[in-house]
Amino acid sequence: MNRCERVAQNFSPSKAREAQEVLSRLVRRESVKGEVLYVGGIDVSYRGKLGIGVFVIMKYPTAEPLGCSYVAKEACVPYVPGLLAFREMEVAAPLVGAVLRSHRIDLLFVNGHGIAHPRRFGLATHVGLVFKTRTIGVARRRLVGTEVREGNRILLTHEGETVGARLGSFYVSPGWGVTLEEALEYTSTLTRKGLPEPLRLADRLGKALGAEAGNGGDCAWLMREL
DNA sequence: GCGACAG
DNA sequence: ATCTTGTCGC
Repeated sequence: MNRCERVAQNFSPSKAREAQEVLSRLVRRESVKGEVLYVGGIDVSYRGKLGIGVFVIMKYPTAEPLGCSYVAKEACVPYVPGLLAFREMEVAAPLVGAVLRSHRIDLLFVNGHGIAHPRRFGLATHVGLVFKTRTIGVARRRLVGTEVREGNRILLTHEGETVGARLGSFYVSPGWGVTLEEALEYTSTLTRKGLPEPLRLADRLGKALGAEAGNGGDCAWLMREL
C-alpha cells in the first residue's frame, strides 16, 4: 500500500464531521472591514488522481488579471458530500498559504459553498478560518437548503437560517468575515458571464494546465492567453 | 428503507 | 469533478 492509499484509509468521515462542528463555532460571521482592492480566486480541477489547484489574482472591481500560480499533486482524500474541504485542502492549502504570504489579497472567492453547508462549514468557510481571510463561497449546485423568494432575490434557507442566495446560475454564501449582503455585492460586481471572473478564469486555467502536466509554479503566461 | 448529495 | 461518442440544436 502506497502513501496515498494510506491517507485514504486513514481518512475518517465521522471524525471530519466532528471537526467541522467544533471549527464552525470559531467562524467569524461579522464583516471584516477594510477596502477591497485585490481579490483572489481558487479552484481545484482533476485529471485522474491528479489534482490541479489554481490561484488567480485580480484587481477589484475591474477584474483585471494580475497574477496566477498553481500546484499539481495527487489527491488522496476521497470526495464525500459535505467533506469536500478535506479533499481540496490537501491540494490547495499550500498554494493558498504561499500566495497569501507574498501578496495582498483582501477577499478570496472559493469554488464551493461557504456556510450553505450542513454544519455551516463548507470549503470557503474552512479556507477563510484557516487563513483568517475574507472568503465567499460560490457553487454551481446546491448542497443543502431550499430556495425561498424574497422580493427580487432568491434566498437559500436551511433549518430556519438564511445561508446563502442564488445569483443567476450559481449559489453564493458567506465564507468567513463577510455578510451575505456583502457577498452578493462583491460577487455581482465581478460577474460578467457565468461565474464571477476570478473563478471563471481559475476554472479555465486549471483545465488548460491539466493538459500540460507541470508540477506547479507561475501561470501568468498562460493567464495572459485566455 | 429511500432519495439527496459542493467538487 | 472526470470519463467519454455521437448527437441534438442554435
